[in-house]
Amino acid sequence: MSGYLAGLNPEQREAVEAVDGPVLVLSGAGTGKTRVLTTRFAHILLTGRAAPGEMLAVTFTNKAAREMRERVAGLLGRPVDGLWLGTFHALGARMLRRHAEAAGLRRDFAILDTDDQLRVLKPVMEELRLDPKRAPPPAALALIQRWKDRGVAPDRLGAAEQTEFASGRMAEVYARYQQRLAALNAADFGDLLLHMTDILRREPAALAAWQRRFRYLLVDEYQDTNVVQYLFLRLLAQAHRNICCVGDDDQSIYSWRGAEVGNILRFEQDFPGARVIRLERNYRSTAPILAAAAGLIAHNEERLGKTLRPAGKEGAGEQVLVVSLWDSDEEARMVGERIAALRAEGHRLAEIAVLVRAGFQTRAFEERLLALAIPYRVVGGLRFYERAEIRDAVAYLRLLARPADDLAFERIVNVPRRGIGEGTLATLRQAARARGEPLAVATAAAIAAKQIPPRARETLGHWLHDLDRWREIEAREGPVVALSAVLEDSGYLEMWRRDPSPEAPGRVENLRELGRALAEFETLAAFLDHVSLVMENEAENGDDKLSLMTLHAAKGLEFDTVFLPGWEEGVFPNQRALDESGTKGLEEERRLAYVGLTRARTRAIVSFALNRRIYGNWQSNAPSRFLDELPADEIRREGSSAFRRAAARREPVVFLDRAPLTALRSSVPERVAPRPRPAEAVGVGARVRHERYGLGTVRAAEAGRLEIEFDEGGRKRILDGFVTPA
DNA sequence: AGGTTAGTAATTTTT
DNA sequence: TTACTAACCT
Repeated sequence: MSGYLAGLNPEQREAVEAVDGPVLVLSGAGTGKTRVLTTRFAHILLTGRAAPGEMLAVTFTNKAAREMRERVAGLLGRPVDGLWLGTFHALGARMLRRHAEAAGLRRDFAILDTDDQLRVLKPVMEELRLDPKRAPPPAALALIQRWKDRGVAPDRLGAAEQTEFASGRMAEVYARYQQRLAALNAADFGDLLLHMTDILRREPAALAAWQRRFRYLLVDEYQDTNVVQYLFLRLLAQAHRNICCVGDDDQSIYSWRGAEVGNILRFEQDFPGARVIRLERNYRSTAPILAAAAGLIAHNEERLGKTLRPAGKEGAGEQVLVVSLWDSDEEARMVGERIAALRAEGHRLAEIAVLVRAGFQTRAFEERLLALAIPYRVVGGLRFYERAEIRDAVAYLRLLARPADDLAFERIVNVPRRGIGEGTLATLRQAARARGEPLAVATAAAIAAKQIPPRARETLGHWLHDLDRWREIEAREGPVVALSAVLEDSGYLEMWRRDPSPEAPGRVENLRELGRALAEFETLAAFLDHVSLVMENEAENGDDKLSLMTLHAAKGLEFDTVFLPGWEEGVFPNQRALDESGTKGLEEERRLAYVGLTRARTRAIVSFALNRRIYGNWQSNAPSRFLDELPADEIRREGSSAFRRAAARREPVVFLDRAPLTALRSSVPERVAPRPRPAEAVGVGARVRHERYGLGTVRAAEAGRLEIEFDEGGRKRILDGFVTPA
């Protein structure tokens, strides 16, 4: 048999060779999922079942797509051309460009990021006279995105979708937002698949053509698919049914982004006769870590069921360490010291990670690491293309490529400062709207007609002239030369060079990096798509640095040593997740804990602090219930001396014996009471208590936001997680 | 137009 | 605590 199948275990091999018909591969953490995926891909090509262009392979991240592409090329011994391999969004965009007219767009439609989306949505909501305080545009955008995730276009908004939010006018907001997007020849991320799925549903010819093309479908991280993605896949698969989905229901942690665990749970019903293959041999972690993770996740009800087993020698490895700390400062110190000790023993920092529930928790660790001179990197902050300077530069390029791109125009018309204020801009918008022309055209007209102040007339006149000149440069000498001309002549680069802030030099460097990235592309249009859909974070340099990141950001990664701090009720599981989503929320939090533990190869150090400083004030928390769910045999407990002293004053030393850690709950004065309260319980008229404002009556409630009239006077808008029933 | 200050709210974020 | 905004002054 072919060499590429040789190193696979029986289940992996089964997953590779089960080529025809629907297949669900349940692959636990560290069970060789990527290997199976890529080998299967290569297997289909090598056995001549399909040509490269006849397979559709979908991932969620560009990183995963790139890895798959490289490894398939490795297996085949040559780079493969013509693959339809990429993220849902990139593939959706690629397909949609061929059907743009059917979606009411032109082929060169722009793909919008969040900034642009808000730039479109805000005026829509203003026009409808919606109070941005009561109905914040970002919240409205989130609602629209959830609809899009579920495949609900404005014309499919049923009565069931009614929401109190924005005085019940969200349907109108959504419809107008979509109209504006069409008018701007733009699609947001959600549209890429929404439009494409709509087209596949509406146009049998298009559907048949795509079905004929894609003979085999391969889907990564299936547990994270949302409804549109599911519909998209099902439409494409329904003719030949050669669909293979790989995923792990225990690692579904993105429900708040529209992911439906239900998709993977329902697979066998959706695709009758499906084969389900479980990959349970774990090649990553030691036996105690796996046993701890397995014991924890076993507390979830909603799962297909699967138990990780160590692939190698049984029983080897250290227990998971659970450390009790008195407060969050002490926790940061403990983590810092242990990292320093590991480093002194010769462990590489790049093999150590600190994984937290929420971004704000990283700060305490950063301070300690700085003090200890331990190099670290916070993973998952702003992505490269989200940086202001990159967005600005890209907006210039967009305006060169598409003179009618009003969103780009608005972003940079006054960057660097050209003395164009809200007043002038309002005049221009109005002129553009009245004439039905793009802002750039309307601006030229407004200058000629002297509708704007002399000063603005002059600078804008020059600017428009410059834009034309840059376009000529682009046509003559290519995008790279044009970009440097733009950045120099517009004064944009000079603006950052003169900026005294410490991050300014980095921004200049980022712009240089943008130039290097641009050089890789033939056309500006190709580059612009790349920027919106594919552009990566700064190249991860090979420096030996500790990683600091959220649990979400850690999915898919692995480290020798993993620190898991902040296992406290309210923090992890996160209170808001519990309040908003009840048991489902708790189960997702538990999956997050499972993801965290399974990142560790040889060492996992879980910790909790009884007192934590959050937003400047101290709060006492009970140890996380997840601690009690770790099988006692697989963990070893330790307490700091400060903890021991403090705990001893209240109760016998709890942490040394096997009493549940949560026994501490009764021993700690709980300033913040646990809130096992379903969100619906707080309705209009309910009496509630707020930590700061005291008692009050709920006057309005929508989407988890309450408007409360407090007895002490004043109406305030409060998130429902911040009040308790009175 | 643009900078300054006071008030307010506070997960997770693959594209 | 910080970060963001909206109102307010120059």
